[in-house]
Amino acid sequence: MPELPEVETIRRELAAHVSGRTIRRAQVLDARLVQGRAVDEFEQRLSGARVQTADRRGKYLLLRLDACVLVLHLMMSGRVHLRPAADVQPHTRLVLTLDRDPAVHLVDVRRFGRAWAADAADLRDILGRLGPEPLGGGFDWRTLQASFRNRRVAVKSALLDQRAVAGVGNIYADEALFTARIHPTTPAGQLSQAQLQALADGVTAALTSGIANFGTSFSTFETTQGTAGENQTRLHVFRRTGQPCPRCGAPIRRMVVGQRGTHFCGECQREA
DNA sequence: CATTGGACCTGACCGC
DNA sequence: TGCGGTCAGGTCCAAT
Repeated sequence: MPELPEVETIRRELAAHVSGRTIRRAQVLDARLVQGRAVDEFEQRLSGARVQTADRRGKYLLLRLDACVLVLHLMMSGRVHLRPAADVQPHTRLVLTLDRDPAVHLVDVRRFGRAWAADAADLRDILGRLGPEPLGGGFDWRTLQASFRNRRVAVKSALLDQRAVAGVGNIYADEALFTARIHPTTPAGQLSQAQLQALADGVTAALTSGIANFGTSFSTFETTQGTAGENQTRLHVFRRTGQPCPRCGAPIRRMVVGQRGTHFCGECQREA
């Protein structure tokens, strides 16, 4: 599920509901979730801590506590739910019981999600290699140019590299390339300045739309309230194989790039 | 260094 | 109904 717009949607809901609350108890229900320290130490670090704010860096969710930062990465299937502490549903991996309901539940079917109770040094290790925040002002065609220089990989793969720009995943990479009219397998280092500018704009536009529509959900809910996002109705190409391109009407095609399903318009996005 | 392929997990869905 | 294969919004690591 979660790329930058989905994580940002969750962050906003968490900020509204848990800022200023105290974590009475942290229960890890799947030891594989916890990174960097023992499970009991992780739980102890969180228990009793007050939540200051909810932040985000790329696809990482950051709950800033008094003495450390709870870092969550939801990977493919992780979700954050706000519901009563006693209402623990299947596949729940972490429950943060606060000083009043609702509690924070991390639910993750595939168990790829990760969590850290991070100090400042841990935070540098975890976040240190991320590229610029795409909506944070430090991102433009020049940062893409610097990252893509001399790279022969498909631009789709280069966009998914979090060192280039933080937070873009499979949905928004396809959408950004469509908006920029760039074929997904174009070697990253071969893009013209005009193409890099269009791509930077496409990334920004796709992510901004995703946030405005509360994220993209397929078949299953993802906001903390259990409601679906709305962005899936606004997508131009992603998972629209065979349906008409909104720009020219040609059928959207699907191919595999870097082992990821990739959707594009063969007419609007010509091979170089 | 850059790039590729596999691994990590579970569940849904499709065709036979 | 059961079985096998494919697919899924991400990242890391080993091999080349």
